Amino acid sequence: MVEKKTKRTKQSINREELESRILRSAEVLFAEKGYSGSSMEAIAAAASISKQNLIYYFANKELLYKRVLKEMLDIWIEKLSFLETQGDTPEAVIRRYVREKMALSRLYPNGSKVFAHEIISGAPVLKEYLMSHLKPQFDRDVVLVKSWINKGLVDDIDPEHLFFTIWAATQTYADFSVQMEVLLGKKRLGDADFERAELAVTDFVVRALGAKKNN
Amino acid sequence: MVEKKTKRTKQSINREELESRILRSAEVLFAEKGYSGSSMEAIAAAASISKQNLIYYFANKELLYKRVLKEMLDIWIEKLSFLETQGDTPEAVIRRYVREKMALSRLYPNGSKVFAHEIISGAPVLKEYLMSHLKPQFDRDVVLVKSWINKGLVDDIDPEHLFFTIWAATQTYADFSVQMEVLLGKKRLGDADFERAELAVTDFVVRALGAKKNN
DNA sequence: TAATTTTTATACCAAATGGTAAAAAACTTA
DNA sequence: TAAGTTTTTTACCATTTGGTATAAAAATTA
Repeated sequence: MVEKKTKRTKQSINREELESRILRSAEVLFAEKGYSGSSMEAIAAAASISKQNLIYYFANKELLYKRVLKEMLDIWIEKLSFLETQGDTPEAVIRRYVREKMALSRLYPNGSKVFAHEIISGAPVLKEYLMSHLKPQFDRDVVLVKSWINKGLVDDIDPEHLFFTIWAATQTYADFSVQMEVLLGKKRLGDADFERAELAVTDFVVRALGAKKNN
Repeated sequence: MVEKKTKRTKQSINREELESRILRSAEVLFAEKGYSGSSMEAIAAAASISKQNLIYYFANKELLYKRVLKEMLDIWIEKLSFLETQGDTPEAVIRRYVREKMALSRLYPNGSKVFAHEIISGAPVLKEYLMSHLKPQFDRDVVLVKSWINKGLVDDIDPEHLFFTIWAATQTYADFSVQMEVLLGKKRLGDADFERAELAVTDFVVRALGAKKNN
């Protein structure tokens, strides 16, 4: 029981492959039906395996749910901690921030929806994680915006609520996509819609900031 | 079987009272646990009646769910069809619109959450309603904003995405309140928070519009 | 007061669900 | 190829859940 190094055998490759297939299937179902509305059997069927085999990979539903959430959050934490990019103008930083956040809505609509369901439900699973991981980053980012204000680089806006607005305005393109499809009279939001959305939201935010063009 | 007019007897009064107590209880549970996560027994318990008695008032769960949704939407449709208030400056109209929408988040957080769950889940119940009721109003409001743009009253922004942003930025104070509580380090969002939020969001939008002060 | 209607409680049930137990099958490695 | 390990399948089960059937109790009306 020493050299148990995880060799990339045929099995372990399949395992990884199957695991992520399960996670993606679960993500879709949790997004559409919520936690309670997604049965293990349905998730298994979506991944084309038996329920018992699913349980072999993920011992119980809660574990599976937490994995789906954690996967999504890890991506977010990674992608959204770049407000610290020093040296750029506030406008450049904000534009990049909005672009990144919008890309997450486009690339991970299901993960975004699972996250939304979770938060709306009171974040029973994620509350701790938000406190320990998101809040520190949030506080830092707020300080940065405040420093912009103090230096006169942007107008005297409300930093906390600026972030709430940015998050909401970008997140909505994942969560409420169905509503938009109905209102825009489209079957699906396409790349063009997301580009227009990104442009619109970015401009709103930049204009709201009153960011000075000359750094 | 003729004079079956609904007299306001002691019973019918109780009936109304109990019905709305049930609806409020259901709303809370649907908001927190989603449709599948809310059992009829739990809803009954929350309303302090027996499950069988609940079923006497609402024959099945889907009906109850639809009633909760419809209640919320009727309020929205009513409150959010005032972009037509002619004669006011765009800024005044927008400020009032944002204020009203924000008030809905403050006054009906649970209904808002149930609505959000429903939309995120693909609006299986509400899709038709959105098409028949929300889209016409949306189209009218977009036309109004476009007329503002043509008259040079506001900058050349993207009307559709303007509304998406306003809705998202206001709705988020109901749906994602838990996240904000964590980030702001508060147990509960209070009136003061909502006032600050309303101010911030209104200003963002007005500044984004570039609304001319002089009509 | 008697008849009728409305409300509440008791008993019950079929289907679905999360999960266990155990063994067969497939794969890896010595 | 044989032993050991990992993966998959089959069988099963206790609990929960939405809902039915039925009748007792309470209120209203004739």
